[in-house]
Amino acid sequence: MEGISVFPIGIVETKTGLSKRQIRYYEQMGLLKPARTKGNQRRYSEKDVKRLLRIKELLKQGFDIQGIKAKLSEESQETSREPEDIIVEKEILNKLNDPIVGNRKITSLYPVSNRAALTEILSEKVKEETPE
DNA sequence: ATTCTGACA
DNA sequence: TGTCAGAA
Repeated sequence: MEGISVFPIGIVETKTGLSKRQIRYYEQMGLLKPARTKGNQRRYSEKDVKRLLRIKELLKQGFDIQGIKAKLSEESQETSREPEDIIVEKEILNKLNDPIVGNRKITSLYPVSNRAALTEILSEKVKEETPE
C-alpha cells in the first residue's frame, strides 16, 4: 500500500523540505513522475517522497541532474542484478564512450563493489586504445 | 485555500 | 530558485 499516490505537493513540500518549485523542477528533469488528479493536480506516493529525499541527498553530495537520474534509474532496477562480468563490460564501454572521464564525474552509473577490477581492466583497455 | 503553468525586476 | 500572475 505504498504505491498509491495521495499527497498533494504541499504535504510533500513539508515532508521533504524541498520547495514546490524544486519538486516541480525535478519532475521536468525527468527525475519522477507523480500521478495527476482529474483536475491536473499532482499526487505523490510514499515512493515518490522517498525518491525526492534521495534526490535531496544526492544533490547535497554535489550530483548534477544527470548523475541523479542515473543513480535513480539504477536503484529502480536494483532488483534483478546482472552478473559482475557484464556490469564491468558495460562500465568500460560507458567510460570509453564518455569524453569527460578524466576530469569531471561521469554521467553514467558505476557500482563500486569491484571498482578495483574495473579500473584495472579499464587501464589495460585504455592502454590498448592509446598507443602513446 | 491550494495547486498549475509560464515567465522574469 | 524565488516569486508573481491568471486560471482551475
